[in-house]
Amino acid sequence: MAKYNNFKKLSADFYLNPDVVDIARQLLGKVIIKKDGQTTRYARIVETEAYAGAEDRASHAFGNKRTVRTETMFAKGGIAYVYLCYGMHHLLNVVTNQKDIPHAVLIRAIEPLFDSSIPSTKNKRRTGSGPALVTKYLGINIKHNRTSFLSTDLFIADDQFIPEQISASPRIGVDYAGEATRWPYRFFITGHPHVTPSTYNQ
DNA sequence: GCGCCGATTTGCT
DNA sequence: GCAAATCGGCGCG
Repeated sequence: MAKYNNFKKLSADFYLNPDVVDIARQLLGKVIIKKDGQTTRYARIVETEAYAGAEDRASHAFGNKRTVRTETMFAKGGIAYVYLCYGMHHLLNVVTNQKDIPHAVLIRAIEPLFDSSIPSTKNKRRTGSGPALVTKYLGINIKHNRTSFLSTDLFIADDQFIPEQISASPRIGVDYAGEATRWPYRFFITGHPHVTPSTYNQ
């Protein structure tokens, strides 16, 4: 078990980068920390997708569409966009860029690093391997929508981990999005066992 | 190991 | 009415 005392919390500036695709790449290898009472969970981000707002047909906010759900993405970068997918799964996104620019990065897969309540030997391969499993593992739900990543109970940190190799591919489940369907906005740590299944793994 | 299907909110993609 | 940034259970063989 590695030590986790070298975390450096990502600052507000990180989330204001106007290049959401760049942020999606940079988030690979970073660590999400979630505190919930006595429990603290640490998970390394191994797969992300960029959603590039108004010009991206795959984004909920395509054409600057504002609804009760999408309004979160129009806030200033540095908060969580959590929404209910298929009526039952919560998905976690990182909102980026300035206010009124609806950029976001979907966290698609994580590798659990340490959980004080679960022996590491019981961390199955599938744990955190899929966007709905990410929120399930971290205990994130609709109540965390708009939570700041500068808070103490939910934040992202750099522990100097550098992914050996990164791959890109089209995003998953956005076949309706026309030209944007093919954009290589999905990023993952090449060959990482917690990336979503191998049919998607290239 | 595969493919089909149901669950169930949100916004008409 | 229906499809969606999904997952897990079931039947098959």
